[in-house]
Amino acid sequence: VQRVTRQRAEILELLKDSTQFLSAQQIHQLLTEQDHPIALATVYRALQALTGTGGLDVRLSPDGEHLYRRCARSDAHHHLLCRSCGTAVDVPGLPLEQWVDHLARAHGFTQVRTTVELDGVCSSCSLPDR
Amino acid sequence: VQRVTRQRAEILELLKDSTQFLSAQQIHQLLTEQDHPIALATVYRALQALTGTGGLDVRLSPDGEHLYRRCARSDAHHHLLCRSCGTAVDVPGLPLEQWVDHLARAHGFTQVRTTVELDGVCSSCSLPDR
DNA sequence: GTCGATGCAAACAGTTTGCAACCAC
DNA sequence: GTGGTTGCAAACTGTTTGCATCGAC
Repeated sequence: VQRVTRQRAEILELLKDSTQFLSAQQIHQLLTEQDHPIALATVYRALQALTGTGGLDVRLSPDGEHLYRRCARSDAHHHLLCRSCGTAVDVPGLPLEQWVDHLARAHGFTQVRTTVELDGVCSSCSLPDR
Repeated sequence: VQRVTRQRAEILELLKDSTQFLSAQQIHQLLTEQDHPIALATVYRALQALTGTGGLDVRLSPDGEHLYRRCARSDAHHHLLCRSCGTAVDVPGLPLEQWVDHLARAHGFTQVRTTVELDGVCSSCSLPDR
């Protein structure tokens, strides 16, 4: 039975307002700066707990850091994210699934899971900056 | 100008014979066991250098470890790998690319890169073991 | 009051780096 | 001989854990 503590509420609150994926360390730093003191270990433990039960998505940064984002959607979907500003857009993965099914069958694989990482430059970031 | 040293040759040799992705630490351990002494730091440095220039693929394990595999193919393709034995199968990604293009355009993204992770259970691993 | 959650510090795992010795070209 | 490469040890980063204290229910 999980408890709702000040710290967990603040983590969720912070993640709710973000379109980006954040690392445990970033979350810790942001909360601390906003006068919401929390121990780094608590952030790690909370993220772990919340990833299991409640709507948190995890992904890995290119150098192996775990990044978290609030994402309640439970159906198959993926993210398209901007290399420049980090904004993440949810995209449905339907045609993808057909392709995966086909592949899996062709190679005799079962219980196939799909993880797609799409990153590019979003329209606002690709504008000439002035 | 990169040099061909005993250590680098042995790393490539080891990777050539593997269908699986291996971590730096695994490579170090395997080489050491086979009486091919090498420093762990050298493995890391070599993998970094070889990923840049020559045919090495990198991917991240679920807990953020870097895994390497020899993979000369330079055209767009992805891997379908077995959760049980770790065997990786190369698969072409053509229909995928169309879907990605479509998405990118719809959301105003440019220069989109695609990373797909497909994992399941391969036919030999899904047989009842006896 | 109970049991999960927190804080702190110490411990870990994976990876990187400074530097002198080394060796491929 | 020159400059990239190695080995070793020390440093770093991200993450986990033990334990006493705290607080949500």
